[in-house]
Amino acid sequence: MISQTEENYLKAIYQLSQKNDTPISTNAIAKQMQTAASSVTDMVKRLSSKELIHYQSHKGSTLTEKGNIIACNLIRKHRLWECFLFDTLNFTWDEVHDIAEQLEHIQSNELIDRLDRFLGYPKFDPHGDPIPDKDGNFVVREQYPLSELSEKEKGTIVGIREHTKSFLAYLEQFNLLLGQHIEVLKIFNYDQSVKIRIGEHEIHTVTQKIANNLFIKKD
Amino acid sequence: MISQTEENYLKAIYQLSQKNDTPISTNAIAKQMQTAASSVTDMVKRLSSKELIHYQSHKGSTLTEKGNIIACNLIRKHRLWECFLFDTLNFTWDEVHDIAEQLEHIQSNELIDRLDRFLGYPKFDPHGDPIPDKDGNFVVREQYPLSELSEKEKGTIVGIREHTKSFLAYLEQFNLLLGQHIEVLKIFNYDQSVKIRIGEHEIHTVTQKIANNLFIKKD
DNA sequence: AAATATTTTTAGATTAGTCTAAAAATATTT
DNA sequence: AAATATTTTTAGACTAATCTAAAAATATTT
Ligand SMILES: [Mn+2]
Ligand SMILES: [Mn+2]
Ligand SMILES: [Mn+2]
Ligand SMILES: [Mn+2]
Repeated sequence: MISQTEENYLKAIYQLSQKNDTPISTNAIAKQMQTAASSVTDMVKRLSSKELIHYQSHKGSTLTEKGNIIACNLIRKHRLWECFLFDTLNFTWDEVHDIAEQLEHIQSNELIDRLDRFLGYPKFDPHGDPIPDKDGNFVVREQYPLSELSEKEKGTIVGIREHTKSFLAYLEQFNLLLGQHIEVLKIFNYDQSVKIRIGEHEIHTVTQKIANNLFIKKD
Repeated sequence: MISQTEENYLKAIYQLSQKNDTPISTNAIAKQMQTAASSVTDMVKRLSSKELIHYQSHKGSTLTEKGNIIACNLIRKHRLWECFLFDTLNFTWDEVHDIAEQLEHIQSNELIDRLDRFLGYPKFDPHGDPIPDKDGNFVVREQYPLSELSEKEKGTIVGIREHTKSFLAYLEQFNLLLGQHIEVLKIFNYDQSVKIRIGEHEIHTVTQKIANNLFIKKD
C-alpha cells in the first residue's frame, strides 16, 4: 500500500516534471512540499525502493511508469473532485483546491468512476486544467496567453497559468472567469498592458503579468 | 489538531457508549478497533490528556463534552456521505459504509453544510440510521423490531439493528429494503419465525433472528 | 481467604515521517 | 587549480501509532 504522504511526494515530482524535463532535485521537492531537504532524501530513498521513482544520489528523481500512473490518477481525482465542489456544491473556484487536496486521497476506483459519470465526464476542471481519463490521456487544446494575441483578436478565456488565491481573487474582481468572451482592443507599447472588452460591455486594462497568465482560445 | 486515528477511537467509544451506559473498558475498545489492548491504553492516555475523554486507570473511558461533539459530528459526516453515495452516485446500501469510513475524515465544515443542503437535509441514512444535525440532535422515531409485532399488524421497514454485509445481502435477496410495506401474516409458535407479506405480492417467512434485527414503523 | 483467571498496564521495540546540525559531494568563483 | 559557495546526504533525535511479552491489578472460583 501507498500512504497519503507518499502520494503527495509523487504528485510533487509529477508537477515539477511538467515544467522541467531533467531529473527533479531534492531541493526542488523540498521547496514544493515545504519540508526539510533531509526529509526528502529519506522519502526518495523509500519511493525508489518501492520502484515508484528512479533516484540516484546527488542526481535527482524521476517517476517510473508505476509512479507516473499513481501521480496521474491523483491529478484525475483532484480535478474531478474540484468539478464536483464547483458544479454540484457551488463552491467558488478559489475554494475548491484545498478541499480537493484531501478528497484526492480517498481510495476507491468505483467512487471515481461513478463521480466521473455523475459529472458527465468533464474534460476540464474549474481552473481550466485538463482532467486525464482512466488511462492518463489529457485533451490538448489550442490556447495562447492573452499577451500573445494581437489587437482586434477575439477569444474565450479557457485557462490560467497561475493558481494563487490572489490571482484568482483578482480575476473574480474583474469578471475574468472561464468561458468569458474577450476582445483585444489595444496593446500599449509602453508597458505591454492590454485593453480588453470582457463579455458584451465591460472594458478593462490588464498588466502584462496578468495577460501572460491568462490562456485564451481564439474564436 | 486531531488525527484520523484519534477520531476513530472517539467514534468507537461513542458507539460502545450507545449500547452501554458504564465506562468503556480498554478491551472493548481494543475489540472494536481491532488493535492490541496495549495500543488502546496508550491512546486513551493521549485522548485523556487532550481532554477528549475521561479515563481512569483500570476503570475505563467515557467521552467528555468536547469528545462527544467530535464523535457526533463524525457520525453526521459518515451518514451524510452515505446518503450521497447512495442517492446521488447510486451505490447499493452494502457498498456505502467502507467508502464513508474514509470520507468522514475530510475536514471542512463548509463542505458538510453544502452537502447537507444538496441532499435536502436528510434525516436518515441508507440504513435507516438517524443523521444528527449540526448541534448533535437526532430525530427519534417510534419503531419496533418485527419480532414484536402481532399477527395482522402492518408497517414499513425503517431500520436495521445489524449492519453486517451478510445481513444486508440477505435483506437485498428478499427485497426487504427500507420503505417496503409489510404485513405480519403468521407467527409460528414453534420457533418464533414470522410469515410476512412484502409489498403487494411477495410472501416470505423469516427466522426470529431476522425478525429481531428489522425495525418496523407501524402504520 | 487463597488460588486462579482475566483484564489492564508497563516495558521495550518497530515503522513512518519529520526535524536540526554536521559532513560530504558538487558547482561556481577567483 | 584552489578557494568558496551551494546542494545533498548522513547522523542522530523526536512523535504518533503500533506491536509482543511480562508485570500488575482486578475479578472469579474454590
Ligand atoms: Mn487544485
Ligand atoms: Mn484545478
Ligand atoms: Mn456506515
Ligand atoms: Mn449507515
